[in-house]
Amino acid sequence: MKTDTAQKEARSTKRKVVIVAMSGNMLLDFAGPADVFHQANKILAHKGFKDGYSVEIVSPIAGAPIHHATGLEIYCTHSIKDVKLPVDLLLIAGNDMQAMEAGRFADVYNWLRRINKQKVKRVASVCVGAFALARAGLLNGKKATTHWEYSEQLQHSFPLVKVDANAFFTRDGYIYTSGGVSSGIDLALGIVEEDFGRNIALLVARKLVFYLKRPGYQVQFGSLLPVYESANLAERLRSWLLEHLHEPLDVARMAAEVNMSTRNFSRVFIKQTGLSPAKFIEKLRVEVARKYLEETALSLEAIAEQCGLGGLVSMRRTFLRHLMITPSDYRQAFRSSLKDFQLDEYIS
DNA sequence: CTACAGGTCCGCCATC
DNA sequence: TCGATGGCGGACCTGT
Repeated sequence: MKTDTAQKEARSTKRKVVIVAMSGNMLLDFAGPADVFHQANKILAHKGFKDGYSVEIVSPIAGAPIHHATGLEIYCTHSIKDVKLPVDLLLIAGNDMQAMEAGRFADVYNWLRRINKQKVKRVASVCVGAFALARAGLLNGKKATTHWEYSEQLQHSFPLVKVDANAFFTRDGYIYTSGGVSSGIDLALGIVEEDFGRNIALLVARKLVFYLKRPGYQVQFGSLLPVYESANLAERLRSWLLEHLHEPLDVARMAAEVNMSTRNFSRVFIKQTGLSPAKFIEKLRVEVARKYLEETALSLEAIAEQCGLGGLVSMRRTFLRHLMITPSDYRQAFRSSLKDFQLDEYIS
């Protein structure tokens, strides 16, 4: 009796993740995020966390298998009808746009439409799953990401308000949408980061071997984000900032760019983003430098120069302050995880 | 580690 | 009267 209660309590601390696997064209669509949460559980347990995720993959139709072109048939033990609320994260993994356009998932749309929104903390989609959310009316007024070409015809049947095709994933309020299949992993890592912090998310990313977590919402505005929902000034300045990142960017210059006084620019900017202009620029510089470190072989000095992070010493200090890791260690981490991948997955 | 210079942030008050 | 905006000055922060 006692142990039962204890077990129940242990269970109740888990964050319930329900993944709707709408089709099996790409297993990664639902398997990717599921693996992220499972790996997160292992790491969290190892680190002494008592909570984590309970993950349930459900099918749209009870008893119907999900087919994969390689001949794999996947049977989910539960379907959407069995989902018990509340749910911490409801993730719609869709990848068969033809079937969606042919109206094959009406049951899912209806179910989504009727679901008690008060009892779902976060709703997410991978790939064209965003269109399921749109069809169910969950994206009204929201910004969304999907890699699918958003034709006029689609706009009629799947009313998304604003598609951001440049981001791996986008968050707008409690709605999270991601681009192509692998972005589902980015999204899941973003959720883990949101729940348990960046370090845990990075550990999960490394556990998934070579996959180093990419900055989420907006490719280069990276993790500047809870922030991002109403950041109009930051939006307006986005491309200008990225073009001039290697130059001195003081408040007066940014204010002049949008024809505002420095005082007012600063005040409005903080109100919209939660960050002062200087702090925002610094974070942006770090995000862009991270990308260079991950994706190029440029010298640290050249990266520091390009990103306006002063010199090597200055960049090192800034990295330590933001990421608690030096630029060279950061690059090393990326390289060594590639090495681990080859050793673990191929040689053994 | 310290001193210094320059930049940033923010409260306060005036103006629109 | 109220909210948005702008100027000023001082405390604080950061890089050299």
